Amino acid sequence: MTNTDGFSPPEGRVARRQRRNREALVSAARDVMTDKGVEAATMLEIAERADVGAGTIYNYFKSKDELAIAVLETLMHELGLRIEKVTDTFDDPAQVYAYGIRAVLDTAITDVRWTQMLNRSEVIADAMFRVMGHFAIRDLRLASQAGRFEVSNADLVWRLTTHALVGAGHAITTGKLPASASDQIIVRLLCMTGIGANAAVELSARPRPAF
Amino acid sequence: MTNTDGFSPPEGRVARRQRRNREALVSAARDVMTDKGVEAATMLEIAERADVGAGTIYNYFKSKDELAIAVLETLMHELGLRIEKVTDTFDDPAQVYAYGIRAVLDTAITDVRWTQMLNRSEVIADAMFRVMGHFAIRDLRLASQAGRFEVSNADLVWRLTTHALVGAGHAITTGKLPASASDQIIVRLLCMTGIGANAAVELSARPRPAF
DNA sequence: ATCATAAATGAATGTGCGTCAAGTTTGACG
DNA sequence: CGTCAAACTTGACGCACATTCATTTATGAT
Repeated sequence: MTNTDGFSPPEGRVARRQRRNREALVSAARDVMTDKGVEAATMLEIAERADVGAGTIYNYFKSKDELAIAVLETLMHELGLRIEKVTDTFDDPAQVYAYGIRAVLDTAITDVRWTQMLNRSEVIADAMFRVMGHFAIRDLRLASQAGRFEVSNADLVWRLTTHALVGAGHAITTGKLPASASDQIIVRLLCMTGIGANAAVELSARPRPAF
Repeated sequence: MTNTDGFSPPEGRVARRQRRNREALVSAARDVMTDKGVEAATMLEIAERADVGAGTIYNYFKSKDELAIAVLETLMHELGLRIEKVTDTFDDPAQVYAYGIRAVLDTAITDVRWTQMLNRSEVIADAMFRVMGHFAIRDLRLASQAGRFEVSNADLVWRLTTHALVGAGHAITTGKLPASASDQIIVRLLCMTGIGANAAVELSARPRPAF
């Protein structure tokens, strides 16, 4: 990709700088936002950390909100990839899904980079729906085809699950739910797949590799 | 409650004016917020409509957020009472719960007073948890005791349900889900009670009195 | 070297929440 | 009644911050 000859560059300096700037901005925004929360992060501080002028951000993102969404998407994407790597070898597709939502919940309440972002639930849930849905909806479908789940509308189930998941994460980090409720939360979210309470308990209780 | 004799008032004028002010403020805030949304409602406009000075609001509410929560609580409370009135005569406690969550979803996507408030999901879900939980958690327990649901931790199930419900309402009003998904949403939320997909479908499909 | 265009800049703008010093009302007590 | 302290009200003001925009700078085709 790099282009060091000074000749007829197929990717010009503008494009290169633009990519650098966009990435630097998302990275800087992630640092500041995960550190102090989305609200408390100011555009000026983000700009300074990315080493650009305050106005430059608006060449890349229409608003602070849009920048925050870009940050969320990187977090989601990374988490999705990590989960996929671990669940790659699982045999039971239902277990893949179960492992996934547990990993999301655990990360949301444990990882410093997530806990600060849990306000503005609807935005986060939407990012989670889009980015991690790539994996989750596929898993829901596979498990249904295998007769493990009873899901006719995987989109819908995943949509509801993201909202409940983000809400639960927020409730735990704000002390409205004890962290020890995680197990039961996973069970109830699995219930949304239509497998009934007993099967959900069994599924969530299976031993699982470390994350 | 009124006290027209000039004698030893057990509720002095201060208390009376204070109550009037608090109520007028919540009422004014509800008007403005349901009209333009929480964000777009300014404290100044609310103060003007309530016929008090701008600073007076802060004698009654620590912040705009706290005022918005008070507004939400009145909406929730009213809806809870309306639902209870309709479901009073139902025999099956599971049906009471099913009717309730359906009424909430319908109201959230239909009633002008609600649609504007659906941002800030975590705040709304929390208000719903507290205010309407009074009814919902009781119904979940009753239905479980009657062997209709399999819920050991009614608080938790209701907490998850509020988040999913608010998220679903928001998704519908923003066009991310079609309004026709309501039926399936209710089915999946009922699944969280552990009754399995088939029973949930049956429960949600029962004929129900108008709301 | 020249020029048109795209991008970067950061000072200035607007907005609106929350504060506060000054003024007003209340009701207990002489 | 008159006095007074406490409680309440008020609205102009401070301030923080997202966003804008006139100006400057970088780019690359000619």
